[in-house]
Amino acid sequence: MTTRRRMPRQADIARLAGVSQAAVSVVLGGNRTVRMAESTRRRILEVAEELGYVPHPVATRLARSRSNLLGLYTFRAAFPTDEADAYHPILSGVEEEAAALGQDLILFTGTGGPQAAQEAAIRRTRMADGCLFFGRHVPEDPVSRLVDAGFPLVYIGRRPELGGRIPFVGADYVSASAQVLQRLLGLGHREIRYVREPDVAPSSEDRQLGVLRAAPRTGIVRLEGAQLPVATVRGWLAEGVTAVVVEGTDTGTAYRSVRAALDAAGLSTPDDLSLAVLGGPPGVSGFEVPMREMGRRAVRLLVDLVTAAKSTPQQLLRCPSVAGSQVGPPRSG
Amino acid sequence: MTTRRRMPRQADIARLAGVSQAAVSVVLGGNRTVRMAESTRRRILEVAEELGYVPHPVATRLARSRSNLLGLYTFRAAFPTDEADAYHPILSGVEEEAAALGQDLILFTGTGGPQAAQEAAIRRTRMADGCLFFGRHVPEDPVSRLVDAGFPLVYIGRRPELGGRIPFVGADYVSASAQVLQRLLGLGHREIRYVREPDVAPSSEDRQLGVLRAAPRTGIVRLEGAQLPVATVRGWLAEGVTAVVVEGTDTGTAYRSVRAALDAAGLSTPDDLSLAVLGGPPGVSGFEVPMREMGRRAVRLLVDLVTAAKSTPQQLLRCPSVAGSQVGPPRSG
DNA sequence: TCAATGAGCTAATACGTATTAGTCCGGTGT
DNA sequence: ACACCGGACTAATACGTATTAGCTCATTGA
Repeated sequence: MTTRRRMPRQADIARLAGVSQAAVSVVLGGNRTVRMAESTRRRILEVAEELGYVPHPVATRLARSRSNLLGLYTFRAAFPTDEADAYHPILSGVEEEAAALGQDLILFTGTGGPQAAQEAAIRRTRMADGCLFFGRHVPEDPVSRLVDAGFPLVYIGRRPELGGRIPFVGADYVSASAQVLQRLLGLGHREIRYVREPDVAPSSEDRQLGVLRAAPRTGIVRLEGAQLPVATVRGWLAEGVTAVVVEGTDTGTAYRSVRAALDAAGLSTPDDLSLAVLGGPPGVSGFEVPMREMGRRAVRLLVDLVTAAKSTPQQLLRCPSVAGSQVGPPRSG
Repeated sequence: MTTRRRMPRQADIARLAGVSQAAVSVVLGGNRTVRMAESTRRRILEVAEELGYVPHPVATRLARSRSNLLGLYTFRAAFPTDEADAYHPILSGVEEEAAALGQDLILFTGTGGPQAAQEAAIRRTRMADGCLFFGRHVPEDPVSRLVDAGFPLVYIGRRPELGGRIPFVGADYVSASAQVLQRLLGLGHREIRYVREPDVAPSSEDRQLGVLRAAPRTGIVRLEGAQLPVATVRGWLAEGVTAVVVEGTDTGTAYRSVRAALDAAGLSTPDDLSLAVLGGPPGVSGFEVPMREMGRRAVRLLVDLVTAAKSTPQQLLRCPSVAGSQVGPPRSG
């Protein structure tokens, strides 16, 4: 094996070209404010080429306080074992936009592990110029530390925590949900139920808010566990319910459990009941979450923050509505 | 917005604790070779805690020449738009093992782009302690530069290029393929065909080698385009062929085209013909490529290289064989 | 002839941490 | 009284690059 040679540095070039290290830095760094004779510039470039010089990214980063490295903190595996990964499109968008903006990505590992490992990973975050966060929770303590220190970070998903100081790119679930309900009302539905997941997260609250804003009389059904009892579905029919709206999440549990219960009750959509999902799989009636676009926008926002340190912006993206085939006029309508 | 405060550094702690920066480094770095009074140590730790000190990873890296950062160079998007990603298990294994070994990952973007962008990304590779490469091609020039400089890198997949100087973790396609053919011979098959993809890559050659080693009389069929003519399949029957072996790749094109042709010819497996895939989707007769394990092993090897700079090791992993249901005794056997 | 100018370059320093070779000091042994 | 030792710490330097202030020298203008 070839002996492990040291990579050449600017000082090596300087020696061979008979100039100072600073001169090398100026020329190779493309610094136009310092004037250099064309001959010197060429000599330096030649020697650099000859030695196969490549700037040491870490040193550059230390000197410049900029590395074109964005962190990615996922609170779980970025490449989960489970093939079907609902968040994949977000990451795909992140990667795409990062490439377009000339940024590389640091994937912090251990973000899905025990508390201590998570916090350690959050600290390492500072290795990058800024960091994308990505998950339902906000570990307030370490994150507020970062925010306080002015470290650029962007959450994917709306984050009201820390007094609204967290920059984020989220989806406008309120409007999108309201729109779905308006459509149902427009079709003549009056007795409607909204089935939501049991846990509390901004995204859940936003949907419910939108639902009630458009149709205040909607009955809220909170799922307990992964199963929806068939009795509940039968009850709906008895109460004259004609449409059901379901919270869509990454796992899609709510949607699946409702579908299962409907099937078990022998009901078909949209004939017996209209069914809409708030942020569901593509093609299903309701609306889609613009995941890919969220990823892209988050990267753009983060780069903005890194370069300009603007005041904390918080963006909500429109969710395109999906007609689908599971929504129709009410039965007795 | 909070004004952007500077993060505290060791010098700040030193001032407040009335010691030198070196003392702070010693205590916080857990350096046990330099003795420190217990009282001093505690004072430093207290001040550090109070200021919320977090070591600056870039500076640490520069000083230590070690950052616990591994590069990941994919020659394509790491999060491809296409949901069905055959390489996903490899990346999953990489992430898992990296987490276990306390390594973060740098995803170099633009690796799927134009030549120039690719080479630039290869250069940036040096930002990490070492780098995983991952793809069918080897851009010899930039890669040999890295190898020559002693930069630790590991390819995923066997790489005979550069005079065998590239460390890699591959799969032992030769043995696995031979084993599949032996099984067929054992069942009584004598007239066998091997359908391979048109391009040349070590992984293709290895399979063919294994096939011919076990059953030298096997006929080689090289796919042209994505379709296998039904006539070819009919021809096999006429020639007394009883088993077909297909090269399995990430895209699975060969397998699908053979299946399509068999279906079109109205043939069923294994009644009319036995069908084995060399590295196919899970459950199909033939063998599986231990993708996840390859990812894990590659990380381990890379970390070994980073820490010890051993001589270039090249590992081949066993491919577990899969019985499946598409292989049986020959029809007239 | 001398100050002013500007081109072309370098010395010095910063970035934040790790490490090595000491220094200083009080105690011990003779 | 002096060498010696070990404990506790620090000064200095390295890591590799970027930046800024300032130096030198030749040319220009009066």
